[in-house]
Amino acid sequence: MKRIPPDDIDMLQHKVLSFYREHGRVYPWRKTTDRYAVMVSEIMLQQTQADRVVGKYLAWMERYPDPASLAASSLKEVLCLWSGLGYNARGERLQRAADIILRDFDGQVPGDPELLMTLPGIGPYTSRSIPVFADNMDIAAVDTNIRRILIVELGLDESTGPKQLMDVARAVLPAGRSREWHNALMDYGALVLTARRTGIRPVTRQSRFEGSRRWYRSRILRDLLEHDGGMTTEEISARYADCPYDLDGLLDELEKDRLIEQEALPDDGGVMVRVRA
DNA sequence: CTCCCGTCTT
DNA sequence: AAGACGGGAG
Repeated sequence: MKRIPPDDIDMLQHKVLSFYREHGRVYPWRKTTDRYAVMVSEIMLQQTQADRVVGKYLAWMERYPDPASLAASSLKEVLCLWSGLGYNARGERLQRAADIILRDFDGQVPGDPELLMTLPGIGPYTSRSIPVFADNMDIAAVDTNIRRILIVELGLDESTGPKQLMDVARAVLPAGRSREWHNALMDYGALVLTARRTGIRPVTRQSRFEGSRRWYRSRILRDLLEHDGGMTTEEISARYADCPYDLDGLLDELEKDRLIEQEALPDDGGVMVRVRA
């Protein structure tokens, strides 16, 4: 791995932490050390601008203050509260995670990244960011912001892989200040070294939304959330006659994502589609 | 148009 | 390794 000169580390730490003291953003999830609350915020923040999460997060924590209340809820209500955040499967996975936490972890969100990784919706980044922000654990978590900062400030190649980035991130982490450091990096990346300003492209990108598959998916799901009894595939087909994609295949995908269920009606009455019970 | 405190599936 | 996945702000 590439060696980082100690002076460069000092410089970076000072620059980022100074900026944070001066211009750091204030968010509700930064005021708590409750692991469940941090988990909720981290899942919501995946691929989602922080400012757009605030209201949803507050409403969510009001309705689901702990894993037990979340696990006991209907999926429909979960998705209604999630609506507007995007990537609806995240909401379903979060509820499924709450279920597992209740069953296997005595209702307490685990603090070990290895255990967190086993929960649905929690991957390499989030499994580390939760202990970082909730427990101030001295480990590195690399998201798109932090990746960009390391590349720009330390002169790394843009093709640097996730493993090497982790090594570098660990090398520049100020011991004992993990939470502050990661918050500072987030803000420095979001407010100073933006993607636009640096020209560093994120690892993952997405295609145009309007008229896309996921655009129709989201509209269908929203319709189903409004129709308590569900809708038949007939009704859906009629409503989305303009959809260029195969609606049945689209519904199958929604079902695979555990968001909806399809039931064949008796006497060849078609297929009823509804939000999964 | 790009991108956002990524994860899951194939 | 590549593609799918929401929705809105900049």
